[in-house]
Amino acid sequence: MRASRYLTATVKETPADAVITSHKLMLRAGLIRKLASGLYSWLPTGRRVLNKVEKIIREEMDRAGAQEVLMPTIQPAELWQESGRIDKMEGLMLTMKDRHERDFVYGPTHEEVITDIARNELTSYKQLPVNFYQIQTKFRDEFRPRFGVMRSREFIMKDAYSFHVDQQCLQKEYDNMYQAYCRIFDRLGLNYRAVLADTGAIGGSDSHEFQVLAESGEDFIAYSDSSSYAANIEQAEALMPTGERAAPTADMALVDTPDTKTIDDLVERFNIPIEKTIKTLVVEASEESGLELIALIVRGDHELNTIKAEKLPQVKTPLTMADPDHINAIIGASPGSLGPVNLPIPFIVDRTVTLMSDFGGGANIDDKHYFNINWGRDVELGDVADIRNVVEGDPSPDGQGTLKIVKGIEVGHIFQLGDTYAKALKAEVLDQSGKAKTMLMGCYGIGVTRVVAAAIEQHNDGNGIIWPDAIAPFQVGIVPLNAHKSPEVMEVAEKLYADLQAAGFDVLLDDRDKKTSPGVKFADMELQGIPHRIVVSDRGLAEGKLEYKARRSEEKVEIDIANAISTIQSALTL
RNA sequence: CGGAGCAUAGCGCAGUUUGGUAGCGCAUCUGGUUUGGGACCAGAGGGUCGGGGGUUCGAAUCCCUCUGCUCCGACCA
Repeated sequence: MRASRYLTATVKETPADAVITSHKLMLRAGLIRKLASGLYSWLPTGRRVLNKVEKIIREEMDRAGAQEVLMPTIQPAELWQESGRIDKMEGLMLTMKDRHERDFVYGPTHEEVITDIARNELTSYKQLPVNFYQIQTKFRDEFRPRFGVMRSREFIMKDAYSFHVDQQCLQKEYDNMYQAYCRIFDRLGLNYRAVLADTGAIGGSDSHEFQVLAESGEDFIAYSDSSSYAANIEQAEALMPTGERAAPTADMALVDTPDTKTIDDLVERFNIPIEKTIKTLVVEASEESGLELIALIVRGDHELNTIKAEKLPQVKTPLTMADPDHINAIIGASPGSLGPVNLPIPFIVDRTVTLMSDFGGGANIDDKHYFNINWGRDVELGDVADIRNVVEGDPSPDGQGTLKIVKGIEVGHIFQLGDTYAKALKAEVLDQSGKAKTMLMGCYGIGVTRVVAAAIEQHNDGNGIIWPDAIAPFQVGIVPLNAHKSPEVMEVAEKLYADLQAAGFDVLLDDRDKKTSPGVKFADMELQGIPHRIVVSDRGLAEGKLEYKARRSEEKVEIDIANAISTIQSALTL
């Protein structure tokens, strides 16, 4: 590509609404432009990167035996009623009517459609297993789109769905996809971890997320310092603490605590160690529990894990914090003064809390707390459950080592769906004995557009993006200096351009006119992250030399003109 | 959806408090000088001041209303 005929949409100033590095750089390097909240156009440079990411994904999916299909982005709402998922995904889905007033949705995912295909096309166990995938635009009406294409409303996803007669077969394909995903993310040059995950709205049992490690990530990953255990914090189990509860050392005391609404206040004003305090959170109870409200108790320095809490039968899904007025009406005290002693509603305590002694908590009387509360003596322990987020230093759930916590960007997610969708949509095949059998499904997603942002988060410096070779919009950039004065410079640059292309490389030749100073050309090459750069100059040609520089290195290397192609060949890691 | 804020040229902003004929930097175009790190000089083009309504002799500025966007909290690739 010649820069003179290419949209180099680079900008010096960062648009005001970008907050994370990848978003800023994608705008500055001219990859994307915003059309509306959560909607982005991909300019030529961005599209090139996207194409490379898609190519790698296609190659690895094909290699793993999956078959590419393409389903419509618009789906009849009927299908979603049939699967029963319309309520679960409501709000996240963009809905519309056609001229006949029929309801449609813009697909946020495609389990329903693929299952419809499967139930029509698959009739025999002999056709299984199969795995269908597509790379396609999805729309999810996110509550809060942010960080550019990292969390956009419209995005490109590779979604795959596999079908099986039995669990063993599903497990085998799940493992196969796990390996394929590792190959994909390895080739994309990402530093990632596969972690145990919650299945969320997609449903199913086993699930792994592929998380790119980055400070700007929105997920927290807990991993063991001495084993391969790694899980999303939503999922990581906080083990029952070992050891005995210490005996009480003091009588329970009712203390006046005016203006003390938070744990921090309590710790600061009364000089109590935070590990000797508890937080009592009141949430709405599930219908089947027959209760209105239920309290959840965690240690003062711990955080409630909403995913774990939602799984308790007594808790309403989705988890809803109780309204303060409602709390007051039933308990007679406000949030900030709640605790287990004399609590008129049932409560569930976190595992860690069971071992606490002589701790402080609300008295269920406004502006009063009890200090030196002890289980058994002052109040009976309620139900016990794991309802908190793990923290750094917790023992690893696999029994080996302790947990550390890092942030991650979820770029892939694989699920074993089981028969959830196949059952709802009656997707059956005949088994060996001629009996109808509901198929088992797996599903496997990769956020293609998000991968681009995640790659930039991991590969950048003060001058811009540093693309891994495999997904760079151009692998090599040629910068001719003072070409308008020296016909020889342009001649050599043109020949190099032709030769490199003939050798199979993506090359950007910066042949922009003399108004484009060397500084501008260098800055644009670096901002756009072109991984390999060759400078053609009078100065070098006088010695029969070119200059080579890798984007990720400081070092400039003089090379013989004849060695240019071999230099690039040996520098590229694909 | 709750809370906060913003909306003025392609981009980044000033001007709004105290109403008086819309400005700066970057970018763009023309001519010239320059050329190994985002050049310089001279000139030029480009704005329904987010939309609608109101107050006023006069509104970017004051009032009402609508829309869009961003940031902070409950969802996911």
